[in-house]
Amino acid sequence: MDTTQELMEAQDLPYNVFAKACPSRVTLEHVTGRWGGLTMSALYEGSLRFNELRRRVDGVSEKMLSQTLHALERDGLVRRDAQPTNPPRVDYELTPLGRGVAERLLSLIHFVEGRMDDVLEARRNYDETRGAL
Amino acid sequence: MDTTQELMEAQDLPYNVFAKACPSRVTLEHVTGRWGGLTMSALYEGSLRFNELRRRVDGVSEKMLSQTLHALERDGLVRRDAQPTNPPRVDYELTPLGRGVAERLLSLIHFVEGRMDDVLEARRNYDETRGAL
DNA sequence: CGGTATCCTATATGATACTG
DNA sequence: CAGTATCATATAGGATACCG
Repeated sequence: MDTTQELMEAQDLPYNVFAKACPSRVTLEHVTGRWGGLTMSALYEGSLRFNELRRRVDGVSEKMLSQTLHALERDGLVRRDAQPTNPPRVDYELTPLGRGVAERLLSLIHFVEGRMDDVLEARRNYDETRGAL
Repeated sequence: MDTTQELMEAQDLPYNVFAKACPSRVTLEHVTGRWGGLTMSALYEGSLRFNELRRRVDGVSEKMLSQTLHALERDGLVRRDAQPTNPPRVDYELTPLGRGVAERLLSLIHFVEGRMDDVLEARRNYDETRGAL
């Protein structure tokens, strides 16, 4: 984990996700979108074929997985390796850049998974308090 | 940043975001949604009032900010502090749990902002290659 | 100021069928 | 297997008006 200092410091970079028109916002949406984050996380452990990925990311449709992979590939986060065999074999793997993103996504995901009991308790508390009003 | 070992290890927790029905997926969507991540990141530096937040998160509508804050409050990630003054003053701040999430979100955001030049180059390369076909 | 309610539209997503 | 194409729908999101 980065230090608080690193997290707080303005970076003086040309990109600022808080600005509506900043291209970083689009990429952030690709990696944090409904399927983007899960897809990249699934690929963290190694390359996977299209249908392996589909089974791993429970609930994703062919269409959405295809769309998600295209966006990630275009952003240079995922590499597509198609073998011209029959039947075809296509492997997807993270690029070095993609691994950097995936590490941070996994850190977030594991943190959330590990705190779900607290989250669910907060929800019960919230609903209860509201329902009583 | 966590170690690779921590990132890869199965956690043997009851929550697994890869499972379609896991409640962790909903919370992950709250914190990685279009406005959830930016909202929590904005609050990392300190509490903000509703309209301060709205200006900080460029492009968010009143409706979506309100909706986002309710979801985050319900999950126990944000605390709402309303003073019964006139005019009203409402401050939003991260809970300790929310800070844990925000730190990891900021790590991801800063990483993406810092690599946007690589991403944009990858896109140009991708579009060029495809356009030539 | 800090919202909520309503209406309307855009986009995301899903289901199904089809192809190399 | 690894997708694409098409159609239908759900949901996200925005604009506006209004309220305590």
